[in-house]
Amino acid sequence: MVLTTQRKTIIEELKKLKTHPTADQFYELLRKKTPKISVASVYRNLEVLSSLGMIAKLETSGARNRFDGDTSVHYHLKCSKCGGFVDFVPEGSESLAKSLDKIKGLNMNIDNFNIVFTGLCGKCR
Amino acid sequence: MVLTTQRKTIIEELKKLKTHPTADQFYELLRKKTPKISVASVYRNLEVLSSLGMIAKLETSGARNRFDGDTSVHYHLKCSKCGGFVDFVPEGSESLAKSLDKIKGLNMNIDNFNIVFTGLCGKCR
DNA sequence: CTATAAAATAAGAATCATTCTTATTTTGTG
DNA sequence: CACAAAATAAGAATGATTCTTATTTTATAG
Repeated sequence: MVLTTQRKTIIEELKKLKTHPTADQFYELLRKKTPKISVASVYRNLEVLSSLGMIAKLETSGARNRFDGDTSVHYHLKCSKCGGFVDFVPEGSESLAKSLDKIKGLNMNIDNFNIVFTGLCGKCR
Repeated sequence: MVLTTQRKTIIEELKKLKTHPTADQFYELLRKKTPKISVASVYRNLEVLSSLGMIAKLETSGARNRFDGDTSVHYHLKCSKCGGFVDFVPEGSESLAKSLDKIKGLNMNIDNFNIVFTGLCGKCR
């Protein structure tokens, strides 16, 4: 994997965002800054970079993958009203984090986990 | 919502499965038994039935929704090798269940949660 | 600093899943 | 049975993602 200028840009721009864009949303954003970028490159590079753990892929949105520059463990809330997808730290999540650590410790074969809560986001509440 | 013969068949056939098919996989399976069924009806009815809680929709499975006749709370494992998607009870999950109950109790606005582990399934291990 | 091979990219065509449209059929109810 | 509402079949339309191919960029050896 070559860390090309384009790939650096992708990582950089994704890390600036607090949202979790789908590949095509991110493409629309990127092309404003680098108009020559092709949609295929965005899809390809988001896959490449996430498979190497350099960005996070959220396989949790129903129909479409979303990408996140924040690779630390955190949870997401999918709003049942507006469909938005936001970072989310639920009340009481300390024990959840512990449980997940424990499970990871006990199970040799678990690489990762993905949790999405569904409910009302701040705006819709 | 009218519980038509077709919808009864859909629920019945889905409950027979231990897999968690995507809508189109399930359509392929169904049409073997009821060849006249249309793909749009399968998509529509899986949505209708899951929105009423009669079947489960797994919105955590990667790019595509999967459907599950088992509506009880349980977790899933996505195999990082073969891509399979199976029911999964991780070691140490008692504390996870408690944490999730606690979070649900504390947070008025959470309707649901969806957890998918990634790792090796039994066959690939 | 070239030459070369490998990797990455742009452009847009192709594919594939999902949704939409419309005419027809089924269902529930008087 | 007659009617209205709901559901369905069929396939067209849409929209996201992947594929193909020619070109460009990158890394490396000489």
